[in-house]
Amino acid sequence: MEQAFTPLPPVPDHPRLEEEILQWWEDEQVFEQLREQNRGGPKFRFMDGPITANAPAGVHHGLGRTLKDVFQRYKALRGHDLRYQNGFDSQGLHVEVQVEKGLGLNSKREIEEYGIAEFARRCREFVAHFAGVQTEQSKRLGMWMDWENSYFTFSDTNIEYIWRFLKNVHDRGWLYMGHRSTQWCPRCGTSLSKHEQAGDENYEELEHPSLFVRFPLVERRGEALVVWTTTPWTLPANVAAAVKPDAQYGRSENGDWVSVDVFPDGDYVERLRGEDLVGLHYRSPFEDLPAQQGVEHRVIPWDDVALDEGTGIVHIAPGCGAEDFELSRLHGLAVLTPIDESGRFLPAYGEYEGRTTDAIAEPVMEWLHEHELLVESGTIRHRYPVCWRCRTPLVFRVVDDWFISAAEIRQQMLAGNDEVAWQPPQYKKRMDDWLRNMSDWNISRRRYFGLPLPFYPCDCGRLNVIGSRAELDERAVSGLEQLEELHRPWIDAVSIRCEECGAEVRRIEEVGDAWLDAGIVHFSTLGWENPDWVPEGNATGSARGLTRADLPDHAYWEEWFPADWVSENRAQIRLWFYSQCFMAISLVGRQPYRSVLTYENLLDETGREMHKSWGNAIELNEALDRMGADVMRWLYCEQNPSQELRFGYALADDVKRRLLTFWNSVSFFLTYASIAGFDPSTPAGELRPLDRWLASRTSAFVSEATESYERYWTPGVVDAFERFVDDLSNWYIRRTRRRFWDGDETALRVLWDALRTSLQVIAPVMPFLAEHLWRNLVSKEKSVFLDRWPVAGEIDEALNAEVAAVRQVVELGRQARAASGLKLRQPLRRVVVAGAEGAESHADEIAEELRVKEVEFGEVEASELHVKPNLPLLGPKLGAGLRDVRDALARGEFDELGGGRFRVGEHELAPDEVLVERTGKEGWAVVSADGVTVALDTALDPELQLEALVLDLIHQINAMRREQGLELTDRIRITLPATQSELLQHEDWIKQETLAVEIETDGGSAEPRIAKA
RNA sequence: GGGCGAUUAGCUCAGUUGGUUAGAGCGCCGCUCUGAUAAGGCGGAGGUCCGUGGUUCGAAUCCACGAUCGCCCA
Repeated sequence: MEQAFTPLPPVPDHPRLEEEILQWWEDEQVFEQLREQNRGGPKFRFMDGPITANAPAGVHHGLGRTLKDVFQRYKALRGHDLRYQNGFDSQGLHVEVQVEKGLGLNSKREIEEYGIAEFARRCREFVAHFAGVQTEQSKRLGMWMDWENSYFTFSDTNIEYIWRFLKNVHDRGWLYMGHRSTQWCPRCGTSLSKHEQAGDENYEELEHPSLFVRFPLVERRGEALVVWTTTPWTLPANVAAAVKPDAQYGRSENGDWVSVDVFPDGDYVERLRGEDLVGLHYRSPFEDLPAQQGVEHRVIPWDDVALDEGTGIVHIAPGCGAEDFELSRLHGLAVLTPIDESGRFLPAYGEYEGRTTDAIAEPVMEWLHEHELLVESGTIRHRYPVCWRCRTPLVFRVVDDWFISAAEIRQQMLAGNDEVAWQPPQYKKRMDDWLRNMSDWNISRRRYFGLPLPFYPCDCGRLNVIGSRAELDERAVSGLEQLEELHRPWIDAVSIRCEECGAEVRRIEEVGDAWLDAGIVHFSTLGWENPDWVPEGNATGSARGLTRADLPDHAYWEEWFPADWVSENRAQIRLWFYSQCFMAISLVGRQPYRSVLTYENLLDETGREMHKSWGNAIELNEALDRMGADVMRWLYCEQNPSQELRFGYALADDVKRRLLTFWNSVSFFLTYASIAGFDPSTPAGELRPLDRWLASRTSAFVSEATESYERYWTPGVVDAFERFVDDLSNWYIRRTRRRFWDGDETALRVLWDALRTSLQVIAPVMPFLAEHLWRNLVSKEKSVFLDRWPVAGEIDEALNAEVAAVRQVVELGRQARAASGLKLRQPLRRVVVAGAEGAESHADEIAEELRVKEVEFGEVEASELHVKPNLPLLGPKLGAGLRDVRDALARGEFDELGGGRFRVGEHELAPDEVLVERTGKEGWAVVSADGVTVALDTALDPELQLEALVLDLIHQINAMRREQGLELTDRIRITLPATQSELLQHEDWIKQETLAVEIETDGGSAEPRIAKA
């Protein structure tokens, strides 16, 4: 025997036992042992989507990290070989913005004054710090990863692989510089791509001015178009006014033109169609500004002019709006770009120069007012886009940006997605939608600490794209000597020779979209096309000293690509899922993953978003301390991932209560195994039906849980476990209690097997509690995670059905007792059961559960007979005739033919075609459901009444034992009042149930007394 | 405007291929067991399964239309 069993405390202290298990895992190198054990096993290829190392992980990260860990642990238990590489997203805007905040810097100018080199160093330190914090948090949550070998997206290796990708797309002609109207953050000084900016959370309800402005017409003196705008700062860049060609416009007596559809009640002296206004010229309010010189202002047609707001005439400033910019291409309009990177007006805008877009709203209005061009002004609240990182309201700017064309790859990406198994399945369509609608990928950002785009445009027209560090070294003219790593400012100092004309050229200043960094990791971490394995080959550049991750060779990539599984939040569809597919399909024409688990966001327990300012946010560390990792994991796993997940302490208490049932089951076992000196290595004796049932029920649980794990469906695992625990605790253990009191080795053995198996199956979800109980139950030395996944044994369906029938009979019997007011402590003479044939071999159990002397199976003779059609059988057989049969049966219009057969009209119904229930028997309590009838004989006689008194006494004495704090094994003496002497007819029974060695009567007291023997 | 999803008890949610009286947990009320006891069990109240039509012998489930909410896109 490996160990002695010792009882458990009444409730688990989750955080404490988790700390102990973490320590034990570390001391025993359990994770390392597991990896060693599975080395060479079938591979499970998981690719970790990098977590942004810019803050401590939150409880929402806990969800994703838990799901990743659950399935990695499951696959490892099944003997799979895994890589366990964690990833950190470590450069780009989301890092820069936090560092900028921390340094108290407020603009790009201030960053440049601070020094880009020093800024880059601070960014790297910042990432190193939070990568450390997140690592510790993840460990505490129970996540098993190869923490020493995490990948960092800011490594030179990662950057080089992206360079290679960029060169590849350039060679295919997909790379171009575009002039685009793009959403621009004036604070960050950079444009934002659509996939960064998409999402409701990136809009805020803001108040802006609302102006109605006159554009006086040139060809029609004294008349003017009236336009509406909420962005007065765009008026100095106005070049056109758009009307809807087929809409009606009307002129008021004062000469103002507006849409008749928008203002149907207007008093119009003249009406024209929009197309009749097209081509007219007007005087733009700010046409005297230097920037406006030579610009022709005219009316253009536009079908999309809105007629539900504004005036039906739209002011067009192609440099300040996406649609405006498109129209400028269509109609050859001038494009005026009034603001610089930080949103300040350029010199050609006269008095507005140097001022922000907000700051000129007031002067613009004043100017319009003075010149009688302002018809009306007010304010409007509307949803307006804000920067996803710093919440600054965005503006539109026309800028040069770098793009990768999506045209050629779209179909391939759609075809690739077609092969992927999405869980939940509907997200596959979401991905399809995104791919069908995606525009070209805007990859450039005007920032500092990010992927340096390796683009060296030459005046000769040639765009030089560098594809690797080696190529850079080869073509560099100068600056190599100070190139510490592939980041600004060092990379900016390197100039190369143009491959076309030989001129010295410099890199553009832009850095890359962070999703390039994350999308490339299927290549950069697995050594794609790398000839030789490079030890610590991913610990390069900024990542040096933070990881020891190797750069494997190409053979390794062949083995580990593509991923079998990836899992991230639903929002990643337009982000990481997108970028990794784009890059993998570009480079190798293959989908980078075979299956996906995606999940919704996390809310507080009342269904509100968590916000620090609302006071309902929960810190990950606080949750770990207060509820414990297993309880958190349970909360994450029990809920449907396609719905927003609720998280909070009240929900956690509920989980704790449910886990306690399982804890109590183990605790119960340990108590009696300890008393009995049970040795699990002794083979089980002859199994009773209930023992066989538990084995069969356990097998069913293994099979259900395995099926759910295989389809990445944690709610199914949790549900299967909770149903199993209910059966285990509330049927097997309760029904078998007496055998444990007697130290029955077979019962102990059977229960031990079931507990052991269920611990393994649930271990991926709650690793700490499972390990803790496993160490108490199975082995102090060998972890539950080092054991093999249990094979589901035979499932005895017939036996399971029998026990289900028994439980139904018992349930109905209890209802009958409740209905007749006969408590369970009152024994009864007889119960008659009809319609539950499967339960017949379990008559003893039914008798015990219902405390009746005799269980009889057969017809219940009752005054009322209810016959119902068995629909699944009769439906197809009778078709439309079913309705009549059903109604007739309900009215009692049928003849009983004997042998369970009935005649209804011309139909003769076989026994299996009907469900028969009986009620209302005199002197009996009868309850029916689902064709099963249980009739309880409610007649009492002196013998039964005496037995009830004995049971009351036993109950009373056992309560006294507890009150007096006696041990389970203590023997007692009982002194009964003389009035209860008749109970001594059952002296042996009482002794047995109360562990009494002696019972005496004495007239001196009114109540029984006990004393330790 | 297009797409995806949701709508079931006071709350949070299950509900397999259509089938008998639509379930669970929590909460509430009552009862009960007690050698798992800081637990456990049973019963009750509480449902126009979002609405309207349709298919069907039979619809929470399938179809159509509509409503509301969420998400994605335009």
